[in-house]
Amino acid sequence: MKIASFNINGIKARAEALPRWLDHAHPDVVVLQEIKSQDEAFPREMFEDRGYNVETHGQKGFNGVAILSKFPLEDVSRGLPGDDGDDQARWIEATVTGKRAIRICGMYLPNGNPAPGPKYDYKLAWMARLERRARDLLAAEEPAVMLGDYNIIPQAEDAARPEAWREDALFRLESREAFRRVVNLGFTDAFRARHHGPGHYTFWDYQAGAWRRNDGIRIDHLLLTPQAADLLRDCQIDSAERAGDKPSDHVPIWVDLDA
DNA sequence: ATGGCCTACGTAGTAGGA
Repeated sequence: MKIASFNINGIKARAEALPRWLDHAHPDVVVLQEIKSQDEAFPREMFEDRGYNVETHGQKGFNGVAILSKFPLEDVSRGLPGDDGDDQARWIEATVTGKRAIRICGMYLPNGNPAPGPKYDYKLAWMARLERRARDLLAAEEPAVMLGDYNIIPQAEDAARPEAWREDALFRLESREAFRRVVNLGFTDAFRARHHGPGHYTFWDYQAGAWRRNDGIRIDHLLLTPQAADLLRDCQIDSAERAGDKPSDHVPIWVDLDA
């Protein structure tokens, strides 16, 4: 089962690039971030015509997440628990069943800039809620994948120019500590289980020729529970998508699970 | 050459992103 994450930076703007990638990569399950669309305006038919079931959690103008799946999407849940006053559309869950049932948790973690400040406080509070959800997923002792745009650069080797990000909300010590608190509960960073060393990125800024100069950062991640990690066969970043026509500033990242 | 973006909303110029 091929499970992917892709921050598309606007579903309307990606009406050509996203189907092109789907037809090339043939993922079974995709979590999308930054659909920047309300549920009613989401072009479901584009995906249903390709055999995907579609569940969205959108809002007007920005944010918004969705799940596409060739398997039925069961027990769908929208919103990260822990704050009923949070109306930002950043979290969606569902269960898909191939050979095994897999809980899919798709996220668009807050950016948090400028830091410090209220947006950074929101990011850290959101990550505290994420940790609580992560603990519950581990306690279930079932295969689960938390994947999406984490807006976290885990280590210096995950940025081409780490010194440029030192005080940024994506790389500040508190951000990395919060991410490691989640990972260290017992999750596997799927990409780092398969690849070592610097030079692996999932985001390149539109500005300043960042793609041409390979000035990237690795901020899209798939964290696996132990039961999911046991099924891991492969993990890859589809970086070639960044060179296509009208690309997102992020590229897809995926795992292949024996499920 | 030390360069300089993209999207939604809405129809001009902000807000937000990373």
